[in-house]
Amino acid sequence: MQAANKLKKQLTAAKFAEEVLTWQHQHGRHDLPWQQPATPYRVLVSEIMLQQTQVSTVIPYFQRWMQALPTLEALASANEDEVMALWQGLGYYSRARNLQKAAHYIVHELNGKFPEELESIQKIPGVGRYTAGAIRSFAYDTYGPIVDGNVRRLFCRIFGIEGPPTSSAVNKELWQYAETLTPEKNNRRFAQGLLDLGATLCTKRNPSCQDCPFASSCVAFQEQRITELPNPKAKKAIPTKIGHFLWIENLENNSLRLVKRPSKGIWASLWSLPEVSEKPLEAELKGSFKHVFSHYKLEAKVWAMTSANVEIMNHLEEANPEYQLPTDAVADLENSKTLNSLGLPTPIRAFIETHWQTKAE
DNA sequence: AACTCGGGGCT
DNA sequence: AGCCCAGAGTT
Repeated sequence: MQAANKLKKQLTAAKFAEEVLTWQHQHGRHDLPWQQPATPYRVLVSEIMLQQTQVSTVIPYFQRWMQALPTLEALASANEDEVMALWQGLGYYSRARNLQKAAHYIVHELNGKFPEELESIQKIPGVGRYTAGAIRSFAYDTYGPIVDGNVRRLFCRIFGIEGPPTSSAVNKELWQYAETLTPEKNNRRFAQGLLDLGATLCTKRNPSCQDCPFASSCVAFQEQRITELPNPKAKKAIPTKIGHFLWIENLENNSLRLVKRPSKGIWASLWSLPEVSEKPLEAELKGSFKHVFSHYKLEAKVWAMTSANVEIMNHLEEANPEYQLPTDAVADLENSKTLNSLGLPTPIRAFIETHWQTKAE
């Protein structure tokens, strides 16, 4: 293939793997929490958490998760609110829901037997091509090609791959390189080496090319095009949306109304202040906040509802029938334990904590 | 191929 | 303020 031909001019696949393995042994990361022990469950949880999330952010979440849900069976039988609470603050909450789906799938449909083949691993909910390869490599130490942001940057520079870095053409070429270069042995260390090279040496800015084992053959380094490879992404403007949330206090028992959001869409399956499509008629502004998502900015207004709560909630249910409004959808904020047992979006939680403190004084 | 999913860290 | 991060699922 094209990848193999380009490769031959520079270095063979065997030589490439040998360099990665040697470098990883001497300079790679060996103390990440999910490396010891690298069981399939621990690798699965860590890889899902690490999707689009930095290592330093994941570590405390991973530790807390393993403390609470140490096995696949524990996750499968856990309460969804507990799962979402453990995930709260990590973002991309469908990952948490998929992770529990994955546990259900393996425990109940695969008889608790974690799959071992690349194709069967990729059938796990939330597991794509990258994560399947990572599980093969890290959990079983078997052949499992990986292409993530680190590998993309590393390969685009070493082999001088041009084009939009996430386009299908570049993506296809990157996976061809990965399949060609991945060895049949020492896959755990090889995969870790690729990630470590990208994360600690071949960084986005100011890469340490003087310490790189591939400096002599790296297209980007030899041609001094480090800042041009991979090609920068085309940036797109993101829209701003207005959101309306309700602040409904029950003064009799000092509680605040929360609702569980739908299982699809933004903040799926998390608890939140009730959201409505338009500003309520009789309400005064309790406060506002802004929040930035990947694909839009949210300008949120929180409206205080002071009376006729029953009517308001009936109206809310009619307007948003997809919202669950069970009788337990009330958090008594005199007891912060109740709040901490539920998963709430970060800005919603921050707003509640701020305004509840103010009131208590 | 484009869009939808968060939130934090870093410059 | 902008960009990136051990991506996957949906349309």
